[in-house]
Amino acid sequence: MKQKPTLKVIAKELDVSVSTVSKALRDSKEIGEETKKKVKAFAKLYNYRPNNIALSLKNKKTKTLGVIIPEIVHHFFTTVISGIEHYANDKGYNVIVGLSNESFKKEVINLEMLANGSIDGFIISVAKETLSFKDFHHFSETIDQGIPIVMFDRVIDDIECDKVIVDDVKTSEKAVQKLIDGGCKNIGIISTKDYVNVGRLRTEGYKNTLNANHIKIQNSRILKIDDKFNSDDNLEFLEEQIYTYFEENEVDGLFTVNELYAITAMKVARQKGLTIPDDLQVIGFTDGVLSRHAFPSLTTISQHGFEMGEESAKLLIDRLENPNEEEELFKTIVVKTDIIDRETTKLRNPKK
Amino acid sequence: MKQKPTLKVIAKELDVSVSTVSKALRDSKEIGEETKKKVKAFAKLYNYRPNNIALSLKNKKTKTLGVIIPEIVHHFFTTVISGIEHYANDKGYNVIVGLSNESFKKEVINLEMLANGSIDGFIISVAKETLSFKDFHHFSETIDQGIPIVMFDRVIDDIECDKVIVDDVKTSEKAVQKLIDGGCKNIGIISTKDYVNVGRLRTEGYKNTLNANHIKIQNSRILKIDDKFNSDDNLEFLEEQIYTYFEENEVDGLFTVNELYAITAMKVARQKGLTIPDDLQVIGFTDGVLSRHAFPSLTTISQHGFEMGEESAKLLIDRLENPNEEEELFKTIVVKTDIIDRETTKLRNPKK
DNA sequence: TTGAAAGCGCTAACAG
DNA sequence: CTGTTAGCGCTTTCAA
Repeated sequence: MKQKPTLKVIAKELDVSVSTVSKALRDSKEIGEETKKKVKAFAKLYNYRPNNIALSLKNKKTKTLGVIIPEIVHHFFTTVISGIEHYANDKGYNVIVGLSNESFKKEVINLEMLANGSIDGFIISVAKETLSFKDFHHFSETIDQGIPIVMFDRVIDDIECDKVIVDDVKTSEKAVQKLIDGGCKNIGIISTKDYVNVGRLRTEGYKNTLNANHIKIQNSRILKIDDKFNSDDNLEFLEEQIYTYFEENEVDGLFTVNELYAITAMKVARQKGLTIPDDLQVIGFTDGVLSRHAFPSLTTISQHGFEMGEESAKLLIDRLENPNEEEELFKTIVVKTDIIDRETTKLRNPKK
Repeated sequence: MKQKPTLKVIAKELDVSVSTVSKALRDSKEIGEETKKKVKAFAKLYNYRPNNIALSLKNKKTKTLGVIIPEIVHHFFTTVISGIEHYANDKGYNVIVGLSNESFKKEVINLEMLANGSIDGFIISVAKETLSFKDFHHFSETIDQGIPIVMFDRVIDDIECDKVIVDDVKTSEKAVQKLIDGGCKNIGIISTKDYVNVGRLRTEGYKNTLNANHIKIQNSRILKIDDKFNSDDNLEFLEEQIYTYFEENEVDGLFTVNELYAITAMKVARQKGLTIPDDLQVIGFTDGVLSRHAFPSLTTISQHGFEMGEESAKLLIDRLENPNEEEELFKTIVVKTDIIDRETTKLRNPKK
């Protein structure tokens, strides 16, 4: 077992001082060519690499970002992580991932664990439980300690920090309008409880569009799914709620707040004998693997998670590397969305 | 902005020495009750938390694990990460994630970036490119430096380290046998090129079972998908290869090495007018979201990724915390698999 | 051109 | 019971 060499051993080996070695390796002009060459050769031979931890301690920065997300077995979040990694690695940063599992407590623990010097800044999408508790002290305290936070997707209006979002309202308006234009008369929405900001905003877009088209809003057509926190058997629970919804509503167009709700609704609808898209057209927010491979394939809204990740990392790293500049001027970046047209909105016999 | 307090400032504030503070906080019996109380109160008030980096430097361990995987937008890998996080957090470890994107070079860079003190050990699933190059020097060098590695799923026989795998051969045998028992006469397999060990082993299982059942192996029925590395438009390329396969083969049972191949094959088969499962039964290795929500839902083999993650983390942490014990006795843990019965193997009119 | 010394934040052996 | 000192690996004045 070959121990990693340190400056100290190189110095001793070459019979020079530690600081000489350090300077030689950083090509300081204080050091003579001869010595430089000698030191560098030796370092290469023994494959010297400076110890990151020592550097971190010295420089008071770790060159690593902490990413805290609710879940990782989730297409959207993984694309975001990819984007973060991509940008961060490019800039020489590492990323530590922490999972909150939608739990407030785990979110706090993760934050505290990493805020003790392990990372330079956070990229966070807030846990549902935190949103419902409305307890955000851990975020403000972290920021207060001088550790910057970037929030994406599930953000908190009251916390002053950089944010990366999509225009949930406008995007939903586009989607619902598309259903109307496709000939749907009775359009429903499957959303989340209102404390999840994206759910609330998407529902708002839905209502706006109905209003704009002079269609009366029927509250029974707005289903707000009640998620259990930290529970794995949400799926059946979800199906039940949607089943009941279809019992009580006759819709020919459905907008959902994520692809899972859409896919599940399609399954339930099929059980009830509806044909998609002829009897029921569907659009889901958030493009993932499910949508592309579903049958029929699902029309969705792409949030461009990879880009959101890149933008988040960029915001954070910019702030870390230019601490004085633009202080207190927090940015909110709105990433554009696209409707990805697939089969669930492709009528074989267009009504118009 | 409240700066994080250090031992030093607490010491100065309370007019005692740094080591007194340090000891008081760790409840050393060397320190008088009075002082302890005073120090602790002060520390709580100012929300003192020891600096992780300083501790890491001192202790020569970081309490963080480096996980390097080919891809993160991938159900199996994310379940594994969940499992790793779960076990690691429980033991007070953090997790840094690095992505190789199936690229040899990125894998090496990631390894080197983290091996300079940032992490205590690695959990790795090897990139396809690395497997095809057969260049494993980065792994052996890392191990040589005293940094333990645990490999999972895509492991390398020649590297001596702890491993977590499933019994690919036996499991595939079970799956193919199930197809035979279900009445399939012409069974094909869609696998990967042989340098991907799991692909090779699963193909081996396929062949074994045909042999055991005295069915002649037809090479044309063995499709070995040619993945492009680092390419996002693999999907079309995949469809093409499968399309050609179906042109040249008439199969009524199909075993695939992952769920994407299965789903894609189902799509192509449908285009060719085949009904599933009546004309074609399908089983895919690796259970993910796609399988559950596909139509018809796909019978798969669950590798229990979460468990694999937990086991990997356990192996690694055990080795880190008991460095002398059981030295050089590397373990290979075989995680059990299950066939998850769904619709693609459920004949409406069983042939037998 | 090189080296000694201090310091990043913390712990621990040793002295007082 | 408390403080001094040294050291983890590195950089960076400042002095030689």
